[in-house]
Amino acid sequence: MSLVSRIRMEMLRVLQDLYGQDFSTELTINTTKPEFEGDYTIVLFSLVKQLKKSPEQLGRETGEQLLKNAPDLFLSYNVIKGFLNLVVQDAWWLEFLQANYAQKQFGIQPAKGQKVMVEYASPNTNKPLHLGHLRNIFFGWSVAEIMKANGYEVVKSCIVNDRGIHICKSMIAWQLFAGGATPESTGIKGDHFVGDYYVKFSTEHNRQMEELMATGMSKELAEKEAPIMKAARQMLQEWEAGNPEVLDLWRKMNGWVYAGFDITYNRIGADFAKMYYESETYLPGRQFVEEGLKQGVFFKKEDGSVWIDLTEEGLDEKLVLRKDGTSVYITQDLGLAQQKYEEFAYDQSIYVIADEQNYHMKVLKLILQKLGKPYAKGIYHLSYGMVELPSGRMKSREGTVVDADEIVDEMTQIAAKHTEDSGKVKDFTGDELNELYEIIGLGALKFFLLRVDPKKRMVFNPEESVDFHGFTGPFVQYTHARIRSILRKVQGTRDKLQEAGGLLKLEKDLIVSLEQYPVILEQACIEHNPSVLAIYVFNLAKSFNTFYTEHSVLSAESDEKKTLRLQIAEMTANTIHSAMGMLGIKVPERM
RNA sequence: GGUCCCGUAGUUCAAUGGAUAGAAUAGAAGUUUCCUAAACUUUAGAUACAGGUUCGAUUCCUGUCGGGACUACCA
Repeated sequence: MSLVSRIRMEMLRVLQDLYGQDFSTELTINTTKPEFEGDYTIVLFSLVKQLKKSPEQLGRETGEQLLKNAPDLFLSYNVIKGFLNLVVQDAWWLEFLQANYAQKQFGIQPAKGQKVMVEYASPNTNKPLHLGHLRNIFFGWSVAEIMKANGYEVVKSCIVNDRGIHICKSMIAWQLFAGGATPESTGIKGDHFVGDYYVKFSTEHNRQMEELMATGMSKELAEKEAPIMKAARQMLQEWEAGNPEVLDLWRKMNGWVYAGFDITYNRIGADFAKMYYESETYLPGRQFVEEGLKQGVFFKKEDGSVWIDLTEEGLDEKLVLRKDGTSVYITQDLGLAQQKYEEFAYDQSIYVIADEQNYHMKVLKLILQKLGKPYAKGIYHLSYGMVELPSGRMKSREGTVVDADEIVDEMTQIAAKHTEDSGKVKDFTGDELNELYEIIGLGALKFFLLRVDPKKRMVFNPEESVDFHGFTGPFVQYTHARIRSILRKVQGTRDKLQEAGGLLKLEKDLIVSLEQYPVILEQACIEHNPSVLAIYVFNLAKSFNTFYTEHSVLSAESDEKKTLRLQIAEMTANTIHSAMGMLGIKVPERM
């Protein structure tokens, strides 16, 4: 049990003992602000009204009783205004440290018996991944790991948007302009290769539109009438009709893209237990239309299109089937939700999708509820804010999209430069150096994207790029490397601590932080929020650095102090390793 | 027009309705015979505006101003 839970329990017991009342819902317990004496603080204001006592009196009475009930835990208390500050016994902290400093699994929860599906990444196959995908991928992956650590069984999945007019655009452009070139023949990574033809399509399309508009045609019409656009639409029809040549080309080009994606996924550490392809899932959703019509959840308009009326829920009418009988995006998603459930019988199905689709996902869940699907309640849209540039949204048309592979390369190069400048790992082999650069560069990027509240939009400034100082991944990695360096120098054991004397402030600060890790990990899970962990691990590293400058570990004042500090150091390193692991960030032994 | 989200130091981000609004970075000034200076210490700097709710509001409510997303028979 965590210390806060213990304090809560003790306080509830005291309130029951003294006043015979139950306050389980309205007890606020915080860590004590550094300017006051104490480790944890109980906020008394909310109790004052019901108990009809002054905050001071209430504080004194409960404080006394807490000391009486749990003398092993509490050393002293003080009351300031409505705040009851509690000081925990040094002996309690030491016991905690003894029990956990070498525990690699500290904070990891046993299995809950609940299955969660986490869908993330979900790219299109017409262009390479960009910075927005990276936020999605790092975020989704991290949430999945955090849930695992909290005892959920997690299945990571991905829906690949591998069909549609946008795919046909790159196909047409390749036919027209490539002259048979391939990723192999050009040495270009497959996803970038295909993306280049998607761009070529746009360029040619624009050129043709301008020609047509010069003859007096309206923009809207020119857009549709441009020959290359007609060709793309024609190709989509042939694809749907199953034209073997078109399908061959489609498979070939998608294959190039997947090969490219795999390289990137592998490099950044993304993994999926289950891939879904829209080309395989876009049809089954239509069964829902029949079902919905029969149940009276959907209705048919005169032109044959099918709709659902969500005006009672404050939304609009939403189309679920076109008049020509083809399905739309939402219809496909209905089918996929069903398919996932049949396959994995999930308790929760989490969709990591940007907040521009809040409306869409609300509609999806509502429709499934109205259709009476048992799995509807488990559907959860894990919405996150888009990554923007200082100038606003990334726009492929203006060439301001930050490419994923490029930014990872850039980070790695900066890491290499810093490492060379520091001159600390001159004995590393070439392979070891490259691995280290990847660890640091990716660490910086992942930490940068994960340290902010995922729900909020974030700004990425490519000019300033990602810093390697301060509130960053490398800062935390560096702290870990320094600790490991100390631990390497110690032979023999750092086990039983007999008598450590009083804890110094900086020693205690660290133990207090370490004790909170399981609570933080649980909070990150409940909130689906990795930034909680990033902030925590940064503060932990900062505390250690302050401690490190002030007190020596290896040349401590006494053997007892040395043992104590080695234990603190080891547990700090373990916790950094674990927390950074949840963020998908490796921590080096040396840097 | 309708629905929803967001306005905090120069900049990028924190703050379950709680104590004197925290960090990082950029700025200023320092720290290296001693476990890795990618570090540490000191310093200056912010809640868009106006009301309301209450012991207490960055947080909740209303309005104003400013930014953004969605509201496609695109996916």
